[in-house]
Amino acid sequence: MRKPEPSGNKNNNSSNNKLRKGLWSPEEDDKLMNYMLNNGQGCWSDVARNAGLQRCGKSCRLRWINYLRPDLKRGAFSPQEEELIIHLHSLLGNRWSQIAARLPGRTDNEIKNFWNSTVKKRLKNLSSSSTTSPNTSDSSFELKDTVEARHNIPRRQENGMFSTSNYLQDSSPTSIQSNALNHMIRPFPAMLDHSGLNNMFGSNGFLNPSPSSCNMTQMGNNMVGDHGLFGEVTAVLGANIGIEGELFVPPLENVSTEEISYKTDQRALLHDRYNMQSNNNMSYLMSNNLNSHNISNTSMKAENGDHHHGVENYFQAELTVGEWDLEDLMKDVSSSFPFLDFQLE
DNA sequence: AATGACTTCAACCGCACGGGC
DNA sequence: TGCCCGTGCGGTTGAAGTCAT
Repeated sequence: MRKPEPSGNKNNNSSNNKLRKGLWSPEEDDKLMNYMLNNGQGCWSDVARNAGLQRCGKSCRLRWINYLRPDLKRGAFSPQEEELIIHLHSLLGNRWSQIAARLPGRTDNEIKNFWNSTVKKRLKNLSSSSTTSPNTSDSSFELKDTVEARHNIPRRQENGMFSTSNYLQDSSPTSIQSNALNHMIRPFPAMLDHSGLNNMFGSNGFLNPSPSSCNMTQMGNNMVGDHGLFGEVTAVLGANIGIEGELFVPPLENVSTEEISYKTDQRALLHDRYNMQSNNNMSYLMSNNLNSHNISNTSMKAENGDHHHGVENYFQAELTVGEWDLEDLMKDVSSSFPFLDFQLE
């Protein structure tokens, strides 16, 4: 958190044009919230100016997206969300915005922080416990009980590759990481026996648990597809992540046709909706209509066509993923992880 | 109670990208 | 074509909170 500017600067518009930095005051929040509710999102620098805020547009955008948005779900991550994050991270890497797009009400910043604090810490604990207890068959080993352990399969990177250093990114690959990975992949001892860690998690492969959709060219020659292990991986992951249909990953959808208004009374509606959802996250995630984003279903209509575009754009931006790699990846995933109900357009 | 270490998370920074001119 | 501007993203920072001693 940044130290707020001295409050004396706050309203001293005429004599001090310096933009404020640091924590937002409740007054600033009110100004931004009121402006956004009444005018919707436009050019952020205009928002900052017109709302009477001595902030840069970027800061306003961040504040709105990460804190003031009415559809934000506050509070701790549910185990289901945690599981989903870990799984998605194993697929997408540090693409926080894309992960966030699949976790309604959560922001990329929130997920990023969660990952960097909670999940990384657990992985570190995991690796340190592994150094003190080299016998991985030790019954005290708790990996099987941790959600991250269930999902830390090698993940594809932007270039379609993965490396061991992705799990603990704060340092170059070390024995710690190797130890952690050793734990993560314990379900596949045969794979290690035959190929070794480096071969399995080499720099030019993506572990695809489905033999049928396995692109051996892409995977490169370090993979061990000929050991019949993909089926085993599928079985293990299937058993741990859940049976088919248990885990639903919200699809990204373009809701550009929706008419949305954020008038105050409707905010309450949104809050109710999201409160309901947070009470039953899993059923929410499993809902076929994760078109809970489809807010038009709540009969919300824009009162002013000029006003709704900003919010609409926001939803559209949040929900739409047009990136070829992600779509390909998700298609790949949907075929490779049949127990995940990916619903891609 | 004091204090130092550790954790959390809001906010900033720099970069990349795309659109408009 | 190149420049400018707005936006979005991911990495990083650092104050506040919490925990351990």
